[in-house]
Amino acid sequence: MNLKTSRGRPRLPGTDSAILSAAYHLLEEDGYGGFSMEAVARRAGAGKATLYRRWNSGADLLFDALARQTAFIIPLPNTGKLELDLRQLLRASFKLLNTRTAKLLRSLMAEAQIDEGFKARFRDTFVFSRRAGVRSILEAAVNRGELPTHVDREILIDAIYGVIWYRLLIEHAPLDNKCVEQILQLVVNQRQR
Amino acid sequence: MNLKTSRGRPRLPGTDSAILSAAYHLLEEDGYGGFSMEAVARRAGAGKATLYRRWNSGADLLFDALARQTAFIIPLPNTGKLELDLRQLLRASFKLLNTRTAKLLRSLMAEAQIDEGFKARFRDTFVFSRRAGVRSILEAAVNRGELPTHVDREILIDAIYGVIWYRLLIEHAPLDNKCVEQILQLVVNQRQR
Amino acid sequence: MNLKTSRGRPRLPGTDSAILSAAYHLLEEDGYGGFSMEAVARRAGAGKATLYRRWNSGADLLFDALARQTAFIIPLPNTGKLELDLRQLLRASFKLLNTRTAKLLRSLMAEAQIDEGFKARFRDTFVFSRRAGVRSILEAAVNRGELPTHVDREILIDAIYGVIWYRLLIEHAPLDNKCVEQILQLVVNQRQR
Amino acid sequence: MNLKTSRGRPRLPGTDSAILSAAYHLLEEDGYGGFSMEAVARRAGAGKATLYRRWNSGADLLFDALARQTAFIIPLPNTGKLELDLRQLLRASFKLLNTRTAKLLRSLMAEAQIDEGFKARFRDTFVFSRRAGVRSILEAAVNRGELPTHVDREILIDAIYGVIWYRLLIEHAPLDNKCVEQILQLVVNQRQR
DNA sequence: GACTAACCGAGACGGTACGTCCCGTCTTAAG
DNA sequence: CTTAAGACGGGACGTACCGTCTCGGTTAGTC
Repeated sequence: MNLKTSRGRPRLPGTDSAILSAAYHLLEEDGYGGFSMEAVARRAGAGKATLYRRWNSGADLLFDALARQTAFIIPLPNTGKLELDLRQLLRASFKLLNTRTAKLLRSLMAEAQIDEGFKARFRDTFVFSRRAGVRSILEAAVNRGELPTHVDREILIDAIYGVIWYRLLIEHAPLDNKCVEQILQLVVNQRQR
Repeated sequence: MNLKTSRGRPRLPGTDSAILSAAYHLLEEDGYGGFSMEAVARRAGAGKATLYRRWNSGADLLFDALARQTAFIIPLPNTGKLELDLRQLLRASFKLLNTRTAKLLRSLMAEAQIDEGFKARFRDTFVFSRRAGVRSILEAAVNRGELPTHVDREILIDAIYGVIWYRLLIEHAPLDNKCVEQILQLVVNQRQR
Repeated sequence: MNLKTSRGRPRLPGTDSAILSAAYHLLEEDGYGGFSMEAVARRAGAGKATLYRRWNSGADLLFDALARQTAFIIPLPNTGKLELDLRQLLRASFKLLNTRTAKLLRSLMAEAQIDEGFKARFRDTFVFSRRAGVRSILEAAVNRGELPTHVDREILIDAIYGVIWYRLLIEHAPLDNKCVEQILQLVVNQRQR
Repeated sequence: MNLKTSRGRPRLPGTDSAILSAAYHLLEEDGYGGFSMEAVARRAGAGKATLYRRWNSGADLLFDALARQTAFIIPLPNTGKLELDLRQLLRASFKLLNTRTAKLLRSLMAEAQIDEGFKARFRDTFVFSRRAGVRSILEAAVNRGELPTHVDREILIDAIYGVIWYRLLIEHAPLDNKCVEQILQLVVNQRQR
């Protein structure tokens, strides 16, 4: 019952990969400034038109180049204990953010400030999926009675990711294990009413 | 005894102002994308060389264009009560961040991700001075016994500005009075050990 | 006994026509600049490969698009009088050259200057067949004693078509009835030796 | 009394020359197909913007590249005898048209068919100045009684340049001394009324 | 009063990237 | 074996900025 018949020559399957890889390595090497459609096409050995055929904008390509990094998907822990879940998630996240991936994320955030459409996409997919992960951990904790019901979960999520992005973007302090514990204290230390 | 006398024609005093104003209004109107040295010079009726003579880079000009906005200096409250001080500061800050200034700040953060040197300047002047303000409020609260000594002040500062920047950059939630109270709860609600 | 049976799908008979028609109308509308293999294929609803399968080059297609315009075949007059024959031929020719066909011919001449192979084809078929027509009129006139034997017929043909192409390409003067009479004068007015 | 003050940095004087030379040699080597703004800029070691700053279009550059070839200016003979004047002019012209310049002229004519604005410029400067030269020779001959008054000079000019362009563009016959004499016969052989 | 250093606006300069168009070739599923 | 569709690498289009430079001209302080 395959209604959608593919017409015309199908896109070469390896090309996406080659382009994304070229984009990724350019970012890795020179940061946001090293990224340009021209440079990516040149490096991937592809025509510029091929890039624009497959992505609406450079920002979209940038986004996919990052999203494809499989290491990026962090499994959601479920130990049955708020503190343990959060510690595990944060440690895994920070591990990733101390690699070259940090440069990519900063580039994405910069691009999001320049291109409104891209910001929407970035927010709706990347940001929201990560917020949802933390939210489910917090909700489970509330259900188990570990977290007072009256505590606003959304502001906690904002605080957690706020600290992370703030440190990632400003680079005034590291995202290390000490930081994990500080964030945990912030969350877990919420006084009963 | 000032031996070094300035030789040659002095810089026209009004030119700085005209250029900064042009830069400011371009950012205000079109955001980061509307800003370019060409456009600023054109609008200010100045030569490009004049811009490069007075600022090392576009990023530096961008920074000054913002810093000059006098409204940007928020007076540090000192009511003798943590909650009141923080509420007052946050409300004043959010008021500013709900004007066209928000666009400027996003542009600065984007530029900081592109230009390393600019990030350092942005952090050392803009970011750190604001952190210092909040830090003094928190320290005073600790001295008055309002805040437990064991609570890490730095992570609280990170949380406060983290939430603000995160909401400013992602635009998933507003910076309103409700947000002020949520942040206050986060800070004030720290459980005694 | 036709042993060689054609294998595979036969070419759709209407496709040639649709493509040539598309090419013709594109030239008619936008001149040489509007003509491209992409545009013709798009307009004809045909694949580009079909165009390249049926014509070796865009120039060849261009040529056929014009050649097919049946109105283009001008019947050779034979009144038994040089002046009448030539007048009739020129008037018929000019009538055609004052329609949108003029744009086509200019395009062909432009293409001939860009593509050597096409120039050869254009010359051997289009140009030479028209020269042959005028030559037969002149030869008949010589045989009837209307034109001195010593007059070089080839240079007369060059002069006739030279004037026409020159006016067609430069557009400094019209191809009208006055021009017909001027050319006639040039040819008929050849002094006896 | 120099009212026109030049503002801004003056154009480098040698650049025009370098660009025109690059354009000329590209045409000489590969014909019209070898000419492109990119290629000219690359070869001249100039930025594309410089080309567009100095010429409105590629066609204009093309035109200047040719016009600058000083060999292109053929001195107008004045022997006091129509036949001698015309023979001298045609021989000089044909000498030029049997060099690589022929390729350039074909390119210009092709470009004129593609770009209407360029055709106007080409006609108004190049074509008309050459027509004026021949016209003055013919008028002088009329004044001396060498050419009947009733003979239309304009159609003679059309015939002369018509034959030349026709042979240049179609390449069915050479522009040699025999051709010179044939054209002379055509013009001089005009029967008295 | 002449000199000179630094300023000023304008704008040329080589360069890089933009996003679009077309080239001629190729590869698919369908007929 | 043809068809329409359309992907593909390549390359040119004309525009916008980059940061540097070079003009004619101005405005001060120094000699």
